[in-house]
Amino acid sequence: MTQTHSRPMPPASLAGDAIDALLSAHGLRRTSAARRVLGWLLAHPDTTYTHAQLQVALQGDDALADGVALDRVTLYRLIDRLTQVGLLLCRVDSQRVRRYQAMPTSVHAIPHFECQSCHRDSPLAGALQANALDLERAAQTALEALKALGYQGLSLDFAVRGVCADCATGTSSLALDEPHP
Amino acid sequence: MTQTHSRPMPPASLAGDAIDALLSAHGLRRTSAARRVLGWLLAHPDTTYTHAQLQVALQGDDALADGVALDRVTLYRLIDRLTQVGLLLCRVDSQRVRRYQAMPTSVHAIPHFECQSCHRDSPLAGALQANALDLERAAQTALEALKALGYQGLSLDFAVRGVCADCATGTSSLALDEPHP
DNA sequence: ATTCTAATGCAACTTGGTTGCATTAGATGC
DNA sequence: GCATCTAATGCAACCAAGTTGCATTAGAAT
Repeated sequence: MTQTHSRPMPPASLAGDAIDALLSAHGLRRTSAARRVLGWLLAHPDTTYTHAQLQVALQGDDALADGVALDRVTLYRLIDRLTQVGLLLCRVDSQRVRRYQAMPTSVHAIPHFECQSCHRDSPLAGALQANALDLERAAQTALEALKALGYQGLSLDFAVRGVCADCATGTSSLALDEPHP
Repeated sequence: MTQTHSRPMPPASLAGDAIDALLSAHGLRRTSAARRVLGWLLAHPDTTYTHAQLQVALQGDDALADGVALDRVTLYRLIDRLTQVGLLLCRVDSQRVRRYQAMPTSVHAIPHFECQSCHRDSPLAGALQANALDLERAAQTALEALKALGYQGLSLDFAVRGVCADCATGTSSLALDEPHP
């Protein structure tokens, strides 16, 4: 099976061989678990997964697996390895759980806002988005400098924190009854 | 006691009255716990505290307290309230624990690098620092826009993630023996 | 084919944070 | 100033995310 699917299945991205190559190029063994995880994340480059999410995602992904879920701890350790080696990107979300994704090839900061009251994490929209391009341009130089110093797999993150308008109107001197979940 | 101390004690920052004012202006009761916490954080504006750190810090701060530590859960809830109301700034560090500080009056992004291998979190130095100023300038506009929309207590965070030079040299195809803590 | 060690799986554990509930102490109205 | 009303506190039990130790399995190197 290669592309016969119709549902949410991005263009399989990389053949098994390519994945194997990546793994051993980074000094990791090509175990079925590693292939499954890296394969999945490379095939879904625009989604970030928590441990739990990744585990259920892989469980359903019977293409490679025999349907068996991989052990929780194994997944933790595998992801750790992949991240340490620069194949995955990890960020801690405002709910303080780690979110992983395949290390993006193009560095691309998606500026976002984290509300300290309702804990929602929303991308900065419209005009701000445009502004973000300036930001990114400015950052590009910094990144080049870091790369020159030997840093690897760099990725930008630009966050604004505070209290969102919704929460703010409900809070100042008024009671904070509905911290919309 | 006001300034007779000589040790690490920043210029007491705000009188008790001011703290009380802040509290009730934000719809919170002026309890001794709230005074202690907010007072401490306002007096140490450049330090971020974890829950645990704050708890021990307050324990030693007998100026206001009768020497008794406040309850763990109470502290959690108090800090939550202060944060929701915009008096505190919270960020989740790369070790995924929450760090709190008094909401800074001037918005000031300190760009930092988080290594995915050794989990060190270091400020971007030298030339990069300069570059960061550009970033901040660019961001300023975005912030104004947000403020206009009713957002409150805004703060910037600019992070670069990846694998630091130290870790990178030890990793690629070589074993990753010393993930220096 | 043998060997050597990275990777796996399971169980027990730790940490940072949360929930429920009874009690205390600020605020508010009289 | 006293009653009242509810925000805030404290305690105990709980929970989820992540970790450690250890015996076992399966890639890689010879």
